[in-house]
Amino acid sequence: MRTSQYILATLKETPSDAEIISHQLMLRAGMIRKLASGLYTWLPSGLKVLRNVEKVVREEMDKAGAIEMLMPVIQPADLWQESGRWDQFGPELLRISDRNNRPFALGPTHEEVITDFVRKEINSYKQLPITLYQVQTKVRDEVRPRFGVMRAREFTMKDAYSFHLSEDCLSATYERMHQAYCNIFERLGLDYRPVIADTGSIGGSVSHEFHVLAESGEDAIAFSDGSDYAANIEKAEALAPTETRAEASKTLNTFATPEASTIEQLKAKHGVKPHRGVKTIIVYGAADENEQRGLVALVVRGDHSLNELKAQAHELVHSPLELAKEADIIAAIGAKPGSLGPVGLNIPVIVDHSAAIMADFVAGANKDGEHYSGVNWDRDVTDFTVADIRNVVEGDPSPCGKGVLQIMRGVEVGHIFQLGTKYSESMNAGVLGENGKNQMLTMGCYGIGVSRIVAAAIEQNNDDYGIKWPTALAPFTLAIVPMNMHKSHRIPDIADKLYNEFKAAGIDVLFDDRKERPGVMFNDMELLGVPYTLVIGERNLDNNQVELKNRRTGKKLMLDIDQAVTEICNAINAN
RNA sequence: CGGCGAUUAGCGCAGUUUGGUAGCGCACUUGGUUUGGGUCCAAGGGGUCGCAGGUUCGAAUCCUGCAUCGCCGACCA
Repeated sequence: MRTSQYILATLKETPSDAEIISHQLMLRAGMIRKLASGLYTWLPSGLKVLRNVEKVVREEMDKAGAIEMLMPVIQPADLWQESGRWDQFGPELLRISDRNNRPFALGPTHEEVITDFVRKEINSYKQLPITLYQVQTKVRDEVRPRFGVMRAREFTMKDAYSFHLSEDCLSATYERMHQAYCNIFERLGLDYRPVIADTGSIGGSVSHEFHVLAESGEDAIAFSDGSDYAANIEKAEALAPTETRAEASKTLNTFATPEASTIEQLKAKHGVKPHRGVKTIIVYGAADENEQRGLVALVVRGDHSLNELKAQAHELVHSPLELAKEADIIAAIGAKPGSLGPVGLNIPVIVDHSAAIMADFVAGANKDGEHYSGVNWDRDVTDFTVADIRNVVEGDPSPCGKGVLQIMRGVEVGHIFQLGTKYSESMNAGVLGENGKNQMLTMGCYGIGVSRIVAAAIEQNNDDYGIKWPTALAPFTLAIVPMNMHKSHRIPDIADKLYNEFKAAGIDVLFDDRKERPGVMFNDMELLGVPYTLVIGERNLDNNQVELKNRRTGKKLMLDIDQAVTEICNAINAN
């Protein structure tokens, strides 16, 4: 490609609404432009990167035995009603009507459509197992789109679905897909981790997420420094402490805390160390037989944080977790949030393991502007249950028994699930088994955020000059940058000749034939992240040489013109 | 959904306090100049100042409403 016949669209200045580095660089490098919040146009070089991701994904999916197909974005509402998700999914499901006022959804995922397809087309156990996939546009009306294509309302996803007659068969395919995902992220040159994950709204039992490690990641992941254990923090178990509770040595006393309603303020104004106090969070309890929801108190150590998933999994707690409204708290307890504690409550109290071994601690007195010191379990609070309801913190022992936990941030780029029969049962998808009887299908599903990978890769590969693409992702492999070509008679011929030879050799080459000064061209090629740049200038031409620059290493190499194409092709293919 | 902020040329911004015919830099066009890391000079093109209403002789500027975009929060009491 010649830049004079291309849309490079690079920007010197960073558009003001781009917050994270990948978003800024994608705009500056001319990869994307925003159409509206969460909606992006992919420019030619952005699209090339997107296609590179798709190519690797397709190759590994095919290798894993999956078969590609394509389903519609627009999906009839009745399928979603059948699975129950028309009501469950909430406003993230973008709903539309056709001219006859029939309701449709713009697909955020395709479990319903694929299950409907399979129940119609797959009739016999002899056709199983089968794994089908597509690379397709998904629509999710995100509450808050942000970070460019990282969390967009319309995005490209690879989604695969597998169908089986047994859990064992599903597990085998699940493992195969797990391996295929590792291959994909490996080939894309990303620093990633598979982690144990929650199944969320998709449903099912076993699940793993694949995270690209990056500071800007929206998820926290915990992993052991002594084993392979890794989990999304929302799923990481906090082991019950081995130490026992100390004896009570202080009496229960109140002290005035008019200006302190948070752990931080207690520390700043009263010198209470966070790990010597507890925080008490009031949520709604599970509904009783009359659909009435009472209140439940959750107690964690002051320096710990509540884990929503763990809390709502508790039988006494309403799921999904919902904080009690202030008015309800005042009505039941007589104090506002900020002065709450477990002493003397007439609602169920669930205490985290770590809080349950504390002695002589500080807690709210359930009276505005007052706290207790010297609180002790059993003596001051008699009725409570103990459970794991907190998020793990760095240094906690790993649940696997080996090593301690480290915590890092990650961008979720893949998620695989063992769904079981959730969709096949609600949508009645079965096949005729060996025994001649109908048998329910067991399902797995496997997603990769294709467009998100592009942004995640930039988060991991950039410097002050711009993007440093891993070879598999680069929009062009090689840039030809001639020095002052328009003033020379030798350079145009040589540049042209090399350009054609690289093209013939199958190298994706970008020939910068603009009438620009060298600095402009260097800057653009570096911003765009082209892995190799071939510099052709009068200076080296006198020695019959050209210069090759490596974007990632910064190294420069002088090559004889006659051998340049061969040597560069070798270098590129060796990578 | 709550709080905060923004909206002026393709991009980045000033002008709004104190109302008086709309500016700067980059980009773009033309000519010249320069040429191995975002040259310099000159001349140009491009804006219903987010939208609607109001106040006023006169509104980018003041008032009201709306829209869009962004940030923070929406569990840590």
